[in-house]
Amino acid sequence: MSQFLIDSIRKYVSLSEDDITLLDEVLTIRKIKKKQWIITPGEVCKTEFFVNKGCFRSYFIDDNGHEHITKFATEGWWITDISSFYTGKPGHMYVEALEDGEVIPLRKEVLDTLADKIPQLNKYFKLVYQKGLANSCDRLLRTISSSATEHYLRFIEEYTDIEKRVPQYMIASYLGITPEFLSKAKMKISRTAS
Amino acid sequence: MSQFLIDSIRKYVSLSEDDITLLDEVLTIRKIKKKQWIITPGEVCKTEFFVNKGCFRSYFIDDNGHEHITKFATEGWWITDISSFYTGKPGHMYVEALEDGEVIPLRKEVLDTLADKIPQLNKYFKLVYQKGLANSCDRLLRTISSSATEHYLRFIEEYTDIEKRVPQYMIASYLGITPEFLSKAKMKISRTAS
DNA sequence: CGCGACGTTGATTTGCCTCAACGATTGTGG
DNA sequence: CCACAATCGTTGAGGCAAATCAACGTCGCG
Repeated sequence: MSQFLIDSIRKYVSLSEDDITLLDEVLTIRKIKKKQWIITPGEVCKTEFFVNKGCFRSYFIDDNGHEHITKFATEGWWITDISSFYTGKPGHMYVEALEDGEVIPLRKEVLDTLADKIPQLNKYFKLVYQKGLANSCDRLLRTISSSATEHYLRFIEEYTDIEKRVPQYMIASYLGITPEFLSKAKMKISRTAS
Repeated sequence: MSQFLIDSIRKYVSLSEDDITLLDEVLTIRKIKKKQWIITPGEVCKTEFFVNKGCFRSYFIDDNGHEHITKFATEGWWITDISSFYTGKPGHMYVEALEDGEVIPLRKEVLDTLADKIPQLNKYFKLVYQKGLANSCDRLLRTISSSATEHYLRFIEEYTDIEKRVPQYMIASYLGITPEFLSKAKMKISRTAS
């Protein structure tokens, strides 16, 4: 059933056959249509979602009504409103499917009881969060220290797949710049490159 | 010995007396002088540091020679170059003491062998990283969506203690603005407040 | 075919930076 | 205990990166 997720866990920690049976009992795949939300603001977010197929984005809307994309997630990534998930307070984020896709939801309570039986899961999620934190720090570092153009060049280098899957104005939003400015920046880049 | 750290762990997970003995055998307190570095760039960072006393900052120097502070850590926080720690590649960060203080270093290999004996430690660090990630996402969100002035107001609201312990130009650096601009922003705030 | 979603281009504005000079405070050696 | 140098914050003039606003081109799709 959830073979892709199991393989993904096994890249980090070892699982026995019994562990896998336990996991398979609990995990289910949910199909999601393009433009459908799996997380919306205002409620406490109690679920982690594993992306089994498709491409998702998390974003929020600020006081001026502007959208800001904070993350893209494709096959093999976990996505949630981590801030709400951690604090237990109502969240501010939307998570939306950019294509028809599939997720494997994992509720907090389920994860907790599961982790009592399979301690390796704690190690796995420790590593998942560690990786997420490392990524987030790197991104903050780039946002603060480099110009929009440099930031964009780094992005397409690192996330070639995503750059091809999502419209340009969403990349602009992720980078924290306007679509108009990104367009102009790309023009300059292609001019200086030739 | 490392009572403060043990208490800090116990806030999240339960530990037996044996666990504590095991921990106490391994943990040592290291005194650090003001302005001393505990992490410097160029080397692979293999240690997490628990702040037992004092105040630390992590920062890096960009291609133009400008310093950027990425984090402050006071009593009870963990600090490291998480990116280097996770990837195993040489790091870019400095971590420096802002006052005379004490840290408890925890090397990666030590943590790994320790976690085999005390599985609860994986759960503890899972939560530490989860919290770190939630903070990092919140910060990114603010950096992207609000003006420097708003960002500053949020900062002093949330980190009252730090605001009093570190010079203003370091707060400016943390916020990603120049000391001059922060000074002007504060002037405007105090004018409009009265 | 016509409409909506997306990208481009140009004119204007603005938030923040840079550079430079000037107080205020602290601490340290003579 | 004073003098002098650091260290830190403030203030002002001028500049630039990126935002805003507005108009237009183009493609894919119902």
